[in-house]
Amino acid sequence: VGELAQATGLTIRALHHYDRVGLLTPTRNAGGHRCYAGSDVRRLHQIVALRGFGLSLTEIAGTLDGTGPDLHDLLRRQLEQTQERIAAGRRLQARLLGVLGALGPRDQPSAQEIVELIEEMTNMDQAFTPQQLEQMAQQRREMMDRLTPQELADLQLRREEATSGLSPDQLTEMRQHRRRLLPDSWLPDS
Amino acid sequence: VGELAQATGLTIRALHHYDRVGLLTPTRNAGGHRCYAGSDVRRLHQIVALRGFGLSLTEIAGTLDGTGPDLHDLLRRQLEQTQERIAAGRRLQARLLGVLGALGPRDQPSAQEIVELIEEMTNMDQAFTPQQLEQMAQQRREMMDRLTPQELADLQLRREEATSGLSPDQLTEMRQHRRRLLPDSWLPDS
DNA sequence: TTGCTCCTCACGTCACGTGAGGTGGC
DNA sequence: TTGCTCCTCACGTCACGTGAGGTGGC
Repeated sequence: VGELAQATGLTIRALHHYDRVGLLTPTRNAGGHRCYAGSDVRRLHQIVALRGFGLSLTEIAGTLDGTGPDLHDLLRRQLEQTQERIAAGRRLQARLLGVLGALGPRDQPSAQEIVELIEEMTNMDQAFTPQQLEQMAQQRREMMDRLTPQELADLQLRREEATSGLSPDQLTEMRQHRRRLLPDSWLPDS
Repeated sequence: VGELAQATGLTIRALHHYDRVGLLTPTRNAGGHRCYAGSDVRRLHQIVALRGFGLSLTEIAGTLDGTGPDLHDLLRRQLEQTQERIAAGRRLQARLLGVLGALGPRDQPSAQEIVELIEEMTNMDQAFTPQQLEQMAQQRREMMDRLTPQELADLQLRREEATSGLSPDQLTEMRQHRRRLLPDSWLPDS
């Protein structure tokens, strides 16, 4: 019965799905329950293995039935797609570290301000221009000058809260990214 | 009209979709056509920017309308998910390089053989055991000994075909991976 | 009249998740 | 009778893609 097949880490619903799409059709007993024979279990293991390599259910069916395209080609395409996804993920990661890093030193920027920052980053999709950096630095200096000691302590507290959810690796990456994005004059300030 | 909005790189259908889900509802003219005012275009730019940061349409709507959760938190979660996806992609890439690398020296393995290899890799999800390595080496030696010079030339040709679709970087990574996976005795053979 | 863009349904995608409602053997 | 597992519909997910069939202004 399907409960034992669930030992493979799949849900019953997944097995129903494989049955419906014709990927794995076990026999039925008198009560209509699915009975997975040894050959079914072996096929299921192959399905799980191929699925773990990123193949779609259609590709898996074609491979196991010998009707699909060459598995070797399939795997090479998978490799290409995976590398593209990794690259895209890294670009997104860099942009996210960019905003989060730029957000760090400011006090509670409103969503509206963050959206504007993201818009600017998207529009020029480069680092900041010197003029913008100077403007940001100027605003920041003015803000810091106007803060009372109490407000400074609050800001430090909030900054710690903002980074407490991050792993050490994330923090390191964020700092490295900020270092690349911003000139040295910004770094030893805080 | 929507044609100008298509200058943002979106399809007309996407704008229809944003309209239907209430993310961006332009005014209509007498003929029922959508008319995007300046404010609509600005909002659309913000939508595109936030979408580029991995936010869902629901999250974008909540952010722009000020009703959603904190954008700062959203971006941190995005960062975590992105890093997880990158890590998962790298693991998949490593496994793909593993099979493709192991497949290299063999002549046209059938899909069935590749499936078995993938199954083994999945089952133990480690490198090969010494016994398996010895067995594979034995089979390989026997096979090479039985080949005629003509067959050897064919094999070399097929091997070149198999790798011709790969970039230099992919080849380098593949070789490095094979070096880590297999003992030295396998390397200078070919 | 001929093109062109625009419109509205409405189904399809991918691999299932999630109830809703019912059945057979302990 | 009470639980338990099993079953079959059938809709929902996410961001649109893709025809099908019709309309208004040049």
